[in-house]
Amino acid sequence: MALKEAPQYRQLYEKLRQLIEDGTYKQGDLLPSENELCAVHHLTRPTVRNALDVLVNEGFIVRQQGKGSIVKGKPKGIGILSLSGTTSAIGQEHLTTRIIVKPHIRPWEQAFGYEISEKEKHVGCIYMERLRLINNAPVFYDITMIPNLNLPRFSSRNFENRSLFEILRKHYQLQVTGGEQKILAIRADERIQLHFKLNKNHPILRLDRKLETNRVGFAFFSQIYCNTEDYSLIGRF
Amino acid sequence: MALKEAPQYRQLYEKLRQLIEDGTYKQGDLLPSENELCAVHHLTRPTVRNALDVLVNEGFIVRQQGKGSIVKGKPKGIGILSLSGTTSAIGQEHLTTRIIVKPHIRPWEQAFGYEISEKEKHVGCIYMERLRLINNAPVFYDITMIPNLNLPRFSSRNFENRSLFEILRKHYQLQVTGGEQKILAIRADERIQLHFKLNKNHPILRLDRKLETNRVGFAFFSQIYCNTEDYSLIGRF
DNA sequence: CTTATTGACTTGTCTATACAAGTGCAAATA
DNA sequence: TATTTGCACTTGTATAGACAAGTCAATAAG
Repeated sequence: MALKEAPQYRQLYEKLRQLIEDGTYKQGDLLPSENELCAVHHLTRPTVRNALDVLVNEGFIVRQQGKGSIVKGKPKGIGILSLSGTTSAIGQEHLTTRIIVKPHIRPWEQAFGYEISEKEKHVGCIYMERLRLINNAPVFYDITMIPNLNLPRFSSRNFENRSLFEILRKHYQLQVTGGEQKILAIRADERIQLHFKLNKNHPILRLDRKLETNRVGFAFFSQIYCNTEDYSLIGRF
Repeated sequence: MALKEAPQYRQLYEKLRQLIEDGTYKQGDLLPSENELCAVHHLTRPTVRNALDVLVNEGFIVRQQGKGSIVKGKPKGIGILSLSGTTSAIGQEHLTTRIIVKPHIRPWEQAFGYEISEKEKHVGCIYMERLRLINNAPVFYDITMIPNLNLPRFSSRNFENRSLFEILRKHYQLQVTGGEQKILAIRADERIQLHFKLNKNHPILRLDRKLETNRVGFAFFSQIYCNTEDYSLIGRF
């Protein structure tokens, strides 16, 4: 399974995104104009625009006709709603992960309200539960269920410090391309109270997500409980 | 201020979206191929692809190389997270709106955590509160704050049955192009308890939104309280 | 009958080009 | 001096065409 080089617009997108996250381009700055980017990277404008389109969709920049591409400020909260996992969304430095239930294979019980195919049901799922802490305070509790399809040695990998998304990308060439989610406010049940050290009936935000990948028909599922008392979720639309 | 015709890719997008929402194209159906759409609408493929890109971004279709553009099923919950207002998100038939605080001009107090410019602060804001009911059950309570900039006769318009977004579009050529939102779970306070007829401390979902428009620098703000007991919010990313 | 191959059709990526339309500043004008 | 005009620069829209790569079914080969 050879690693194919990413398309050029994707490469440019990654570079620009990196420069924004670095702080090389700060809030309010203008990116180089499309024509400049063309010249520097030896691409044509449609290709450059394709890269910028992605940045717009993900909320990194806004474009203004006649002016340029303006870098938006980083949202202050947690960008978990947009894409990627929590690790890339809040910066790895403050985040620690505690495995509560180690990855293991079990039959499907449910997929948080999403439908799963017969084939998925047949092979079972890789199940894990993790607690995520920001500055040592528990903020997320997530349950992940991944169809056990062509993922050799998955259960034995180390998820402590590495992001699930990174492992999927590097070892299995799997990239999350999008997804769907339901969001509700619920009362903390006993298990959540315990993990979050909260009083009974504390309001908790729950996300039921289906995450789609670049492998056709391959999606996985997660349910995330969030304590939004100190950190609120942020998303763009 | 002449109304300019929408660009062609936008027109095609509207047509296709309409056909999907009509049910002409159902879940799992393939849209006509890009080349067919080119021929029928007398456009070139980049233009057609531009229209399809928007449909993909909004979650109406997925594209599969070698196969075609596949219509996705309508999410069952409430598509309030993506774009547009609640009216278009859940269908007007079941939704009724009750004005709690009629639109009036008042000074800014805050903008739900978002920053506002000096000019916006100077002109004041149009403020309103509305309760929204689905099948006669209160589900949303929203507070809207709009900068009082070039919106003649706005306060005297009728918001009972028409969507705010529709009024902004038709009378002021204002279109919401995107935005940012924070999401938290909170306890219902007294006012919300009253409107939603809930017990004390019932968990409630709150959205603090900044909505950006096609008029450069013009954004408005809303805070939405949701009872997610019977309806959960749905979003794509 | 089963398996491999071909080929038509699909979307994905990319080049090259053209003109429209908004922005902002400098130069010309009143 | 104050205002308008013009120009250079930006992004927005659109055309035309090329090749890569995935899908699927009909066809050929075993």
